[in-house]
Amino acid sequence: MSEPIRVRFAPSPTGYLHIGGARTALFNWLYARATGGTFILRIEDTDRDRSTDDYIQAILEGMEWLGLTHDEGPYRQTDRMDSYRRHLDRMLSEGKAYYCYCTKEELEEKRSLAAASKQEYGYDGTCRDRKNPREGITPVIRFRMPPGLTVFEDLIRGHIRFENSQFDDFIIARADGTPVYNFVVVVDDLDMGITHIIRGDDHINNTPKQIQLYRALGDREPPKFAHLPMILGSDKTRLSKRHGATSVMAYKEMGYLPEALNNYLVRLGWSHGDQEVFSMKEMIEKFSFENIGKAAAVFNPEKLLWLNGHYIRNTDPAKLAELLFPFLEPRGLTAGEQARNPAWLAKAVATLKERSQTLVEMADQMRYYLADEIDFDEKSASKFLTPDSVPVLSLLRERLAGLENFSHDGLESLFKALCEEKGLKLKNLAQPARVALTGGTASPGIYELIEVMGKTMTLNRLDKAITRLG
RNA sequence: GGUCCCAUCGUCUAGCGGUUAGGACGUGGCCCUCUCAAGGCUAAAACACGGGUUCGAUUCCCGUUGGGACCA
Repeated sequence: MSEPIRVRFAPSPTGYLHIGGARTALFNWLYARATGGTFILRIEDTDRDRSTDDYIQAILEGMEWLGLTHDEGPYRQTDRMDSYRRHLDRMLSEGKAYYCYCTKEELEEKRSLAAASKQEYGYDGTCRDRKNPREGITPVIRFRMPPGLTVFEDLIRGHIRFENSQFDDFIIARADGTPVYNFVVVVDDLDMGITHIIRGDDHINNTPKQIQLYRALGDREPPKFAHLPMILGSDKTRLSKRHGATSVMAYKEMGYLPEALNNYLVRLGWSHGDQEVFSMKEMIEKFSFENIGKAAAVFNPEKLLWLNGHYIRNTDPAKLAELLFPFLEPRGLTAGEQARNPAWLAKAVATLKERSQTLVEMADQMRYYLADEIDFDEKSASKFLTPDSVPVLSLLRERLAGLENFSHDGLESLFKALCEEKGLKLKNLAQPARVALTGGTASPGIYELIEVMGKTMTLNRLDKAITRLG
């Protein structure tokens, strides 16, 4: 076959790992895993003012949480200045780049002149063939843009062509010697042997410049490009904080599972027939560029929430219990013995996972299993904890006190028998009991609820409710 | 402003010349039911517009409109 595939994810550490970055990372990762290729992480930290080590840490953390493991790196651009310098020197000596001594003021003047006569402004090539330096000016380095057309075959969009004349001899290194983004990227991709560049389509317009640089620098063909559609907010503008949480780790904190986020993200732009749910393994197996759409996608939090609920329902209770624990702590629910008993916790989780869309929701519901005191929901209490419910609850309390086997089936027969005896409908017994036990009207089935709660707490709660009614 | 990209239900999408335009989220209704969920069934909901090409266009081509991105 052909050469081994090498892809990269190249975030700049000027912020947390966000939704858009995560999807780009995911697609790169999928392609690497699907082809047995190498997934490289590269930190684009040349913007020293805005880049921080904390953000690098945050990005690493986000990717780890999502399970997007890299095979090489993280490389840092700030460690690679020597290579940039070398390539710059070589281009200079080969005449592919040249020093430009035009001052900011001169350029500015030409620009405003052009603007005044409504002309397009592009660098006019004043220094293109300059032989001698100008005194007292530190030059920038410009790329000698060849004439003609730059054409490439995007793996997602097909043929894309640009007229080179629209790009002037753009600057590749500033007067202070620092290389410019488009140059650095190309050197990196070249040095790292990147074969496929999978990135957001906001980079399409950078591509022709990069291809030209690649040709000037490299002795091999430029990589293949695949430009992913953007992710937009609900108002169809670029996704930002205004649209809600955009940081990947914020989703972790809101009780989302990484599988759910990955699944949601992969379906933003990619599809496989009618299938909505994909395990990571399936994504890898089924991934291909042909099935990636071209149109930008709007981020839809509701669908992500649904998927998260789906994954919670389908995750093993013991595993969920483990994931849930950190959410219990800040709620002050981990003091008792039960919270620290994995078997019990798993049982409780099993009763809750059908009705929780996030771990946060689940943790909130755990309150009635774990808290010493429960608060009564005003409406629920006034509807079901009425004076006429006192005899019913008292009777229930009495019977439960005499029951030894607090199992689902045992409880069911007890409730059924009690209803029959008193001519009660089950709901007239279960609802008051539910409010007494949980404080509200929504909970797991009454038998599972009581089974998990256990005898002591159940009787306690009933007592309190009865006392409360006087 | 220039260049590039894009366009199927509100949203994510299937569709790759002939379909009652399919699925999913969300929304409404019904069923199940001790509550809430989950689940099942069901309803409403889309091919931006105008020209071509073709026996036939959602699908191919060209415009228009609209959106987005990059550069200035």
